[in-house]
Amino acid sequence: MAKKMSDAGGGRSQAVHRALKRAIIDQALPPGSKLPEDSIGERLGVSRTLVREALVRLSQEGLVELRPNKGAAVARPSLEEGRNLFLTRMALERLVVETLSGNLTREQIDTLSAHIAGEEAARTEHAASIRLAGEFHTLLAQMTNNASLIRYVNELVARSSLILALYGRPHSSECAVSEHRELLDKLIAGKTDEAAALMAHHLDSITARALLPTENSIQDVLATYAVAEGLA
Amino acid sequence: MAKKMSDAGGGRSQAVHRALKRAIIDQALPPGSKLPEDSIGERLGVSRTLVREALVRLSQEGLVELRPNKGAAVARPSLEEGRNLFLTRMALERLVVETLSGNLTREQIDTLSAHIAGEEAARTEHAASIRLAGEFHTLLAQMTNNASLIRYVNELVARSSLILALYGRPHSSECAVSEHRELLDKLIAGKTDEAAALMAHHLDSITARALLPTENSIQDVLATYAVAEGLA
DNA sequence: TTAGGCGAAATTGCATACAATAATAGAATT
DNA sequence: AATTCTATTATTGTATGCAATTTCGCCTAA
Repeated sequence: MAKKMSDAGGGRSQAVHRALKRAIIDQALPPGSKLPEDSIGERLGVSRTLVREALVRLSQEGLVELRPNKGAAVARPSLEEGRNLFLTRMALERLVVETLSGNLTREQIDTLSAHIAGEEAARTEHAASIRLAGEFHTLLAQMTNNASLIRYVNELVARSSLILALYGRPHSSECAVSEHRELLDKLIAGKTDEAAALMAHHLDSITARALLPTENSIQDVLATYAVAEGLA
Repeated sequence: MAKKMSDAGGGRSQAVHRALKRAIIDQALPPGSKLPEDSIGERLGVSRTLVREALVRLSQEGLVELRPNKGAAVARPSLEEGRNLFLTRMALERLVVETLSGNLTREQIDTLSAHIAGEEAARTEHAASIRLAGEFHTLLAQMTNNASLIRYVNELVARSSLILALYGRPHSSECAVSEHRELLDKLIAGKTDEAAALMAHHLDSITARALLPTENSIQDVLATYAVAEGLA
């Protein structure tokens, strides 16, 4: 009766897609990494065809850039793309919060609560900590039962990890957990506006910590040294 | 000097993608249409490989469904998917409005105004009228210069045409044009809240006209005839 | 030493071939 | 006549092959 033990879920192309996506989100493949079709295929035991398909999907999700004739690479969103992304995220997650506020089932509350506990537990492990923080948001989205909303929030959360990788500070995820707990409380209590405000603040604080204080253009970097050397 | 006259923009796969997308949005390929790789490739003069790539992209955009081993078909969103889709659209287009309100340049105003004029002119032509109405929204999104926002609004607008095709009434797009003009006025005047409210009303009226009063289950259809025949 | 160019190797773009799965039609049985 | 079974055909899943393009190392020339 057992059909195919290997490759959980859909076709094998999807498996490749998931593998790459995971690797990117975990920052095992940092932004900018080249993604040659045949080495990936060789490593994963599939042909270039399937890798290609996965890369197309990933590019549609904004996780990889597909430069014609020059191969695929993990995307390197600009600072402004990052800011815009969080703006869009805000708009969508506000809808999530509004949809969920006061409508959480006992079961959903338990799931979320357990997840937050997991976040607290993993506070020290940097990689897992980031992934779990993102998963909290996708979990919330999932509970809206709104397919397009789910898809977009998932995409944006995934891409956020790219932004964080590029422009985030080393240890920027500490206070996030407590904010998640607070948010859950507001949602349970059905205090929609407060929940939305909290979510806004939450995302804002992430962007503020991550995006603003970064000096990453050559100009800015040089500026620092220029000042140090008294060069105007 | 001339490189390649044919296929405007990116690779040929993109061309296939655009062709199919256009055909779907114009309802030349109505929801549910089978999309065999061979025949499409033959018709467009490319191999299955490229068609496949385009179909993957389209499936990511929610315009086609990719049933494993059973081929691709133009998506047939359910009524509930439709409602959720418009909810999501609302959240994003509110962001569009908030971003644009009071910040339109003279040039942008002219572009939008001209577009609305075009909509008025094409009022009689059903197909063009629907497409133009959608393009107004994507035009607005475009002006935000927010890449993710643009991408998602484009996707949702495209999918909306599927919803309209499935559940819309024959002539449901009449009042839309005047609402577009009103919206533009509010945006110019910088009356953000009023503009947002107008956008909300605008999308609401579309969904209300399109989604709610549809009799599409066999039960409902039969109910009509039952009443006509005095069959309770 | 640096810049430029040339050729080999690597990599992508695309088509095609073959295997696997599903759809279909026709025959045989009831 | 209806139905199930089977053989045939159509279509998808995946790998591979070839041409085109890029990348890289190496060599030459200033």
